[in-house]
Amino acid sequence: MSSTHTHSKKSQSLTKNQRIVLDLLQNSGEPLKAYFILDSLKKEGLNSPLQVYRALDKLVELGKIHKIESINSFIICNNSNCASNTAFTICERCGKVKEIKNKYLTDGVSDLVKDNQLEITRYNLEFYVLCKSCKIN
Amino acid sequence: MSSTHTHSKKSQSLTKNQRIVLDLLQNSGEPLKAYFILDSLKKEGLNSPLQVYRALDKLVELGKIHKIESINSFIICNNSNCASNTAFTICERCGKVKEIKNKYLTDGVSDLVKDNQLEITRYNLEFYVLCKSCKIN
DNA sequence: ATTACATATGTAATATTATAACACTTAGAG
DNA sequence: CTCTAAGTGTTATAATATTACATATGTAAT
Ligand SMILES: [Zn+2]
Ligand SMILES: [Zn+2]
Ligand SMILES: [Zn+2]
Ligand SMILES: [Zn+2]
Repeated sequence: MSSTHTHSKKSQSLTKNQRIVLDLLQNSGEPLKAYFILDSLKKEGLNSPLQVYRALDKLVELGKIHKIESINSFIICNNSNCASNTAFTICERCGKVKEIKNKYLTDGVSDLVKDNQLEITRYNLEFYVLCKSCKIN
Repeated sequence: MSSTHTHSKKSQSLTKNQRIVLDLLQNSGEPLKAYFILDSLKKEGLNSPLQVYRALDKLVELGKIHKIESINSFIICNNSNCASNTAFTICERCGKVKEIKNKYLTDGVSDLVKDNQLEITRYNLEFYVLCKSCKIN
């Protein structure tokens, strides 16, 4: 090994708390609430709400997760790069959330914004739907 | 006057609590928080959070006001009929909120939704901007 | 290695936002 | 009038989020 430890990639420089919160959201795939995260990670050493909220804030800032405001929950980012523009479907019946990947839709919205000269820095789109399993029942 | 008292128009059938909450939001024009509304209407006889939340819930249901989830606030509906589809700009610096009236934008989004066969029941669009006064300073 | 700085941590206390439970009242339909 | 749905008033409590402050850690320059 050379003397320069080049493996300290910036993208991997999450702290312990940030890492365990991110891992939980990653493994879950669903939106999780802050206090649920806290309960789930008690055994990993998280003791207070603030530890969770600080990790969540940072991860949102880094674009690795998103907050879904209408349900006070956080979800892993499903796209490679949202540039802090987000779009979700939310089932009105069961609350299930999915990040929208449809590039045509998001590009279309971006175009509309440009056409209207709205000087928007970012957007959050929440589409309410009836999900497949709720439609059946 | 005929014996049928037809002046009990459904659209005016708000209860006292619903009416005073709606009036406050109407007069303000800004997004207000539930507990601010409570404080403001103490003198009108509102004593508990529930009285406010119940009135707000009903007014949202009637489409007369909207909730802006990301700031836990409520604002009077600025349009004649949103059909529960909403779109707002939110200033990232000062938090100022405006309901978007731009029909081209909202219709455009509706078209995108149709084109993508997304079967959406309603949507909420939050566009983050830098408002005029914040841009100057 | 020492310093300086920015960032993160741990902890307790507290603030803010929202709902549950229950007894009672009112308005409108038939 | 009687019945019912909706609304009210009140107390207590749950759920979500932040303030404050002392301590620790990572990074880079000296
Ligand atoms: Zn994303
Ligand atoms: Zn569903
Ligand atoms: Zn509206
Ligand atoms: Zn502003």
